[in-house]
Amino acid sequence: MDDQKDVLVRRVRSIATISDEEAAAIANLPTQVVDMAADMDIVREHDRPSRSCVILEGFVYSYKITGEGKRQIVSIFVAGDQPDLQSLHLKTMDVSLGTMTPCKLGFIKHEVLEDLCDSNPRIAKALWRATLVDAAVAREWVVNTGQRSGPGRMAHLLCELFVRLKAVGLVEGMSCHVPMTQAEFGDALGFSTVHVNRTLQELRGKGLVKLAGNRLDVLDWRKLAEVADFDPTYLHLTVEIPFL
Amino acid sequence: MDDQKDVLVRRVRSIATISDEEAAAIANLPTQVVDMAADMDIVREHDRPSRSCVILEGFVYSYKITGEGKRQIVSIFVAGDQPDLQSLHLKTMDVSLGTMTPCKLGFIKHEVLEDLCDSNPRIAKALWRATLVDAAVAREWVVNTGQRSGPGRMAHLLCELFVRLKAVGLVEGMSCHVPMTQAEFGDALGFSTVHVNRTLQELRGKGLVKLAGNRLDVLDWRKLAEVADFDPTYLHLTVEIPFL
DNA sequence: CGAAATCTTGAGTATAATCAAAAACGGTGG
DNA sequence: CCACCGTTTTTGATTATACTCAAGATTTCG
Repeated sequence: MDDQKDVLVRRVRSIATISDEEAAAIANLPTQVVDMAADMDIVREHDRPSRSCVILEGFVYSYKITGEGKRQIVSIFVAGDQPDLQSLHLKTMDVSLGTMTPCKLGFIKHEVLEDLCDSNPRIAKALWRATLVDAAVAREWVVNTGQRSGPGRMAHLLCELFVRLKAVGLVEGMSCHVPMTQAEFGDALGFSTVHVNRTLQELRGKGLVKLAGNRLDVLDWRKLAEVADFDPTYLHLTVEIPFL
Repeated sequence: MDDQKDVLVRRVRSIATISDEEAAAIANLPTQVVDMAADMDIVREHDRPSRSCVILEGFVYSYKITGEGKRQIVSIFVAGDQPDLQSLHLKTMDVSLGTMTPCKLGFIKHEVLEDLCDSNPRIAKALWRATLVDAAVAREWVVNTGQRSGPGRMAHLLCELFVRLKAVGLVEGMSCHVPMTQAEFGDALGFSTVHVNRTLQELRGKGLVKLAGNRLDVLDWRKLAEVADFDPTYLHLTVEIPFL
């Protein structure tokens, strides 16, 4: 059980400074651990959930379907993230949440989280901070989608994923597991699948990354970050990332 | 003084339920009221402000400049909004904040806000909630920029502004003051100025809106909302909007 | 009234979408 | 281990959307 929650504590610690006791309080919350298959909805837009989840293993994304049936992936969540923590205070979901891969999720009741926040203002702040970081990421996605060129957009998303995975210990060397199809990249970036493919070829051709078989290898971080116009400030990390 | 803060209380009440005492506590916070000219920066990316502001009058936007010198407007803020409330817990600004019009701003020290939150968990929740609504808006902007067609994107932004202004009492009839140039609309939507112009002509041509001289008239809300694919859930309003 | 800003128009170009089909890959069962 | 199926990736050709550049009209404000 503690092993599983490690990743939550690691994530909270990557964006906030908390004591060992506070970490323990978080790790010891009563949690229902659930395994889910890939491509399942965890919650849907307009639902009113009474609990939030922590990702213990796997990849999750939030998305919306527009009136014309197009899907926009709004955020990508990795181990340690709490993709619907917002529902603690915004009772109605404004996005849907789906699993990208098979996942192990820990569900925590809102009442439990509320009690924890009331009794420990420092933890409340850390959780608030976590939702603020999610907001900052969403803002950066607006910039990405609105202003950056094709290759820049793609590169920026790769940089972000790479740094966030590094922050929770999911990068080995300069390589990590990224289980996204090109169609999913497209829905995250506002690209067609075809355009994702061609953009990736461009990044590959320049020797910046290798992306195949769900594995991302960063071959030239410096140049990739330059193409991406990547400034990690918006991730508000409190841990050092060596290559940054 | 109380008159000026009314708008903050009205805004908090538009997205959260608070008692009269709590409203009074918010309205009575020590605040430094400052008048600013249009087109000035309030804070800049990478700054570490020690206070947050409330907009008492005027329009404010947050923005980032990319490496290629393009500006993306990330959010638009109106009277009652607290555009940099996030800086209470995310010490380094990840966006810049500028005035779109001459503004009257109320600055509140972070220590004051922190004390208020510590002593009154319900107010803390209301403020947390306010930042969560900002996040929800940013997510919707990702959807807008990523998936919607030109006219849809434009229409969606107009719908959002109209509803948010209505929620704080700044709509008379079906008309409101929207002091944005077409260039600013472009930077908010990821459009060129020329494209904003042509898209607006299309919406005008269909008899949906009139937008001239900083005044927005909604001529056919139903059709506008349909073109926009507008679902106000993401604004998480706790007040009724008549035409919705 | 005049200067500056903003809006509008036109023409040409670039980026990215769409459509369609072929190649490669991954997992499964025989 | 290999043949097969569905998924994913890749390619090509065409089309559409939106950008750029440039100039003219209009509005705003001092």
